[in-house]
Amino acid sequence: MAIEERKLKEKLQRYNAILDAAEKIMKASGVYNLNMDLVAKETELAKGTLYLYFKSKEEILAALSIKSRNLLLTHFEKSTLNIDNPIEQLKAIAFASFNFFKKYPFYFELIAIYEVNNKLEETAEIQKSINKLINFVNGITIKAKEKGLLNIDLDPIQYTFCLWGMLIGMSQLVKVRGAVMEDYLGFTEKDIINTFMIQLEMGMKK
Amino acid sequence: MAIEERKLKEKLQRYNAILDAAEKIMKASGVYNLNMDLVAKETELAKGTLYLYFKSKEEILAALSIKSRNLLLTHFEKSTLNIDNPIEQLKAIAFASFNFFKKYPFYFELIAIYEVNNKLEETAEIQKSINKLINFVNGITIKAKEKGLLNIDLDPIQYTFCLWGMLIGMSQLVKVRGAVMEDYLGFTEKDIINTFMIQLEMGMKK
Amino acid sequence: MAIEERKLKEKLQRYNAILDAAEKIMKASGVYNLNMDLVAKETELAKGTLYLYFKSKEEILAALSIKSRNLLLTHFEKSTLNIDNPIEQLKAIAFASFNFFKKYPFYFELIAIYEVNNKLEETAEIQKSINKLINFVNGITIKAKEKGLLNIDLDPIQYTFCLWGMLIGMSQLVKVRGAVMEDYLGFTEKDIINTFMIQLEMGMKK
Amino acid sequence: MAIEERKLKEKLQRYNAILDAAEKIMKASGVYNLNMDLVAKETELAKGTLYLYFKSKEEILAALSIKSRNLLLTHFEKSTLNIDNPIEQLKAIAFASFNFFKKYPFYFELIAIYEVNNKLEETAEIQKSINKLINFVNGITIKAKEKGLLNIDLDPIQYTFCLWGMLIGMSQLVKVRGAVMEDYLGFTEKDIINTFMIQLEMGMKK
DNA sequence: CATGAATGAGACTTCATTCAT
DNA sequence: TATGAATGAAGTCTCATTCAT
Repeated sequence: MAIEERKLKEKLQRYNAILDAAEKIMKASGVYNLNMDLVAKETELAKGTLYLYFKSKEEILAALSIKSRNLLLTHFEKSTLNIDNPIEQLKAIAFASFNFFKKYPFYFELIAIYEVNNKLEETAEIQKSINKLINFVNGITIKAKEKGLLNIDLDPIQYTFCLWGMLIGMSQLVKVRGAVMEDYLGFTEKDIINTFMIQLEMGMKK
Repeated sequence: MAIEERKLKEKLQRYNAILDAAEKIMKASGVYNLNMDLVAKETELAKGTLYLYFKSKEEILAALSIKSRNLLLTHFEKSTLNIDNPIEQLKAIAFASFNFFKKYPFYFELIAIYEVNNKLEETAEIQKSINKLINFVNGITIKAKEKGLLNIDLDPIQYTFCLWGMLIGMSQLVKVRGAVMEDYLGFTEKDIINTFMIQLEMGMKK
Repeated sequence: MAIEERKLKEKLQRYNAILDAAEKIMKASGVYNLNMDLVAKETELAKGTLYLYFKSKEEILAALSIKSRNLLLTHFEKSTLNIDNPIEQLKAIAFASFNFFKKYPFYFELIAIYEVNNKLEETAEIQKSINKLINFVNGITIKAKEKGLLNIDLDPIQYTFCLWGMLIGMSQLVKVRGAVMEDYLGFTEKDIINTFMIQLEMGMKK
Repeated sequence: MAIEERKLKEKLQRYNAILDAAEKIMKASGVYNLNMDLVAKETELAKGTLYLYFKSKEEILAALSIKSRNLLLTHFEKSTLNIDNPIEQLKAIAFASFNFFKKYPFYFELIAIYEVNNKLEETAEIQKSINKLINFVNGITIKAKEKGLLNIDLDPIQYTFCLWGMLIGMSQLVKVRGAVMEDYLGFTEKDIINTFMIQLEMGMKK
């Protein structure tokens, strides 16, 4: 079955090549400027071939969005690795978010787009990737609760969602209004993130 | 000058008719599906006529977005009217946001779109409407600080922006994930808003 | 009848104001960018009013074109005033053309457009203004012939037309290719005009 | 590779079909009335398909303009083939121009449009086609100079440009004023061309 | 006479998707 | 599987001219 294996491998390579191309294009010209002609040119595949690997343009977006979330998850994991205190872990996650979104604005867009634009259909797979993120964070929140470190009035799963919502919101704020804040209001991205972190810590602690 | 007056009035009516039509269309098929043909059909005006009132499609969006922000501002104002304590006022504003966005999801989208999509140009007028909102909230935050009610580590203007970011983020969360939460996780929008409010209050207080 | 007189005068003033406005606009943004909205704004008249003075946009163009030709005619007249020899007069006319077109590129365009674009209808009045020019030149050509100064094989009226054709062609050449000639070929507008004049003189003399 | 070959051939055929259609349309309704809807209808292709072959409407115009110039060049070449004397060759070229422009008034328009309308961008390829024409003529002018047949005061390259300018101007004249001359002035196109040729010969000879 | 709001036919271009080979 | 030519609906915007007041 070596032949089949090789074929499978080749298929996977193509699949990834398409994703890479789409990513490269979007990084260069923005998420909204992706189009299938560009992907075809970049991959040196025929346009029709793209549709053998992805049912639609939207599916490419979805795949990249999932990839982004998985990447974010690994960042979350790394950031909490050497920390014991769940509260500190949650704070580390918040920091990791901001760093991630600052470092990879493009991945942020791909994650946020599904939190915003309800024109895009959320498939089961996207849901799954979201859930993985939420579950990871929620595991920590639950631990915090169990250890009595979390404000007693906060329900873990609900708080986890709050955290996610706040992080997305704050990241957008920094992204869209960051320049204005620095230019006209005299404080930096770091400052506002710091301010947010203070209120976050105060808000979650017992 | 009765004639001139009447003409002016008629012009304003047309202007509003166009906005109303655009609003109706977007409510029905989403903010991203607005197009000038539809507006023309809905208003029963010629396409060219639309361009006498708005220089571009984007200008229609901008006008509605400003309208939305102004409306939100009046909700903020009303919600704080009979409250003395600035902290309670800030909480009232948070509640007002959620209510507003629940009641007018469409207006929320029109506000949020400029906080998200950096393809849309922000004109001076849009900026102004944003500033009006921010300034209103900031006035209260400052008062809270002056009265020693705000956490001493929080800078008022920075905290105001944080609040705005969190509110937008939480509103999106509720909007996009509300159904999932209710269907699969066993808590309601109200619950999560409540959870958020708890952490908010704890986070901002001294 | 003082009232009627004044009204007539006012009408003429409006008529000229429209032409002036059109001229100003075209000078600023090119012959092809004239549009009635711009003219209305510049004259501070209503768009409908323009149509009381000119049947169409094309008629404005025609009027200005006639004006241009009349102006060119006066330049021809002046240039020949103090010259006796008809041959020298014809040369003076050629020089006057180049100078005029260099000084008023806009008027040149308005004249040339009717020599080129057969989409534009030539009214009787335009014809008349052309004829005035041709006749003026032709008068000189005839004199040259009578005095035995013109090449015997050249028919005056035919030669006059040739002259007109060559002058328009050479002016266009200088206008369109002038920059290229100076930048890449090492000779100036003056040079090529000079070369043309040499061949012109040799070609017409006995 | 027969398949690839055939495909290439078909592509070329489509390309030419589009050009032919554009040509037909322009012949019928004028150069300025070309539009993509008409081309689509005439070729029985979808509008989008046209854009697979030409990036824009202007590119169709450019392609036809180049084609016209190349065709004119072959006429120049043929017309000089059996002539030794460079002066006679230049005269032959002038005649060839008039014949060509009489025979293909449409091609003339496509050439002249770039000599007149500075709204159209001249691409490198258009420049090249112009240069080919100029160079061909200039080669002969130089030869004439070398053989001492050209008026000693005329610089070859400058004279070549003059010739081009005069020919375009005269062709326009004949085209636009031809009818008038025949109807009211009692001489024919041939007559005036003849007159021009006389002055041309006299003007260039030593 | 004057107004200026309204018209609506165009015009160009883009792009996700299909399908015959 | 792979190709890539073809599709055609969709979309934004312009502007000369008209006409009711």
